[in-house]
Amino acid sequence: MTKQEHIVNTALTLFYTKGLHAVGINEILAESNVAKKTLYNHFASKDELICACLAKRDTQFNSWFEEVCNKPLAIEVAISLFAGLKLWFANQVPKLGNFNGCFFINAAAEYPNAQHPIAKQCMQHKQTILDIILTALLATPELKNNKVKALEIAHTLLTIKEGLICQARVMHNQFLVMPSITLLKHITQS
Amino acid sequence: MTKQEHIVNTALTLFYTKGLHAVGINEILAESNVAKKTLYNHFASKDELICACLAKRDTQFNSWFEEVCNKPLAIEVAISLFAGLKLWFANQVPKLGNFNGCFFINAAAEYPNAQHPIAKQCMQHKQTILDIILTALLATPELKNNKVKALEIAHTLLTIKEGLICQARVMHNQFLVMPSITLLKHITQS
DNA sequence: TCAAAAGTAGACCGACTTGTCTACATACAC
DNA sequence: GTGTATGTAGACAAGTCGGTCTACTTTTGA
Repeated sequence: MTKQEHIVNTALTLFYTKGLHAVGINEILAESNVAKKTLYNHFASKDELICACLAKRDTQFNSWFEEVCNKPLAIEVAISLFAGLKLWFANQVPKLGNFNGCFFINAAAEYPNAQHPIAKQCMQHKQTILDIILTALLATPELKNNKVKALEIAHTLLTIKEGLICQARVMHNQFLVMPSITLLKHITQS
Repeated sequence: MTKQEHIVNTALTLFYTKGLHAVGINEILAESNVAKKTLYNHFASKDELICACLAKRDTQFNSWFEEVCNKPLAIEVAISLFAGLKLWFANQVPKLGNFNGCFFINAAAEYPNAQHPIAKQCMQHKQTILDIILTALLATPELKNNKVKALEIAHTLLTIKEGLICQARVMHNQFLVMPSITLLKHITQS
């Protein structure tokens, strides 16, 4: 693992756990046992390091999410999606780390300006997540010829996913009610 | 308006617009034209001021939300809820200010520790919101004798509400797709 | 009328912030 | 072997942070 990767890994864990503004450069240096000069050799600023962390998380999360969504039938995509989320909330997906909400929603909350590179990267991530769901749905026999319907279903699933993540985060996993199979069947039926 | 109310109003606007860590005491003082001593006469610390802002937002938001949910039929509760959200997102609800996501979700993102007073207040708000939806549903003739079903519907509506708010916030109101009437009918039917 | 309460202005404190820079050590390619 | 790149350690700059405090002014109520 290169120094650069090591720094990003450490920073990502700290940022995701404690928040962007709450973690200072010095804390990242102490945790990663790296000299300040080294960090600033690889990243021009804290913002740039944050962007690298967002990019890393994007790759990490999407890879897991694609696996979860890769099911042959639309209803199975939906069921697998929420089963996957439930595992994530319960810290049973090692590659995603300890659940602390959506890193991108959290980051966007700290950077409200839509023009900021961090905010843009958060938008991009959400767009990608929608695409992953949509692609999975379009690969099913029942939806491959109905792009409009598939997009509508993808949006609904995405909205529920985001809602559950927020609730799990704010309520610290208490009182979380997952959508019923009945509801998912209705959503995914053509 | 007392000095205390004036400080809370100014601070709430700044905190909601820019984030909790991003706004310093000095910015609040400059914006409100109040002396530092006066602020610290009314609030022991920044955290205490933040808590006062959360409390104010809670009152403000709940009053609007109760109005929105106060409909005679379950399907109307659902339709009114999402129509209300759409207005909020479009900055057409003056008493809620310019839309910048859910203040409590944003705040919780900056204070990950569940034991922190700020995090607790965010949890409490979400609990209250669920109660408001549930109460509205239980007041309808079709659900007043079915608490279990009403609670399930309330949870589903709440999840979708949270999801939409997050999407609207992160995507800055682009590509937002509201749930269809068909879906809402299915969710609210007994 | 006059004292107490509540306000203003802003200097000041110590700790912390991001980021730069110097001085030195290590590792590796030619 | 030697030069270049990359690393370490950490002092330092310049500014911000939350919070305290003094000195003075205004408001208010008995």
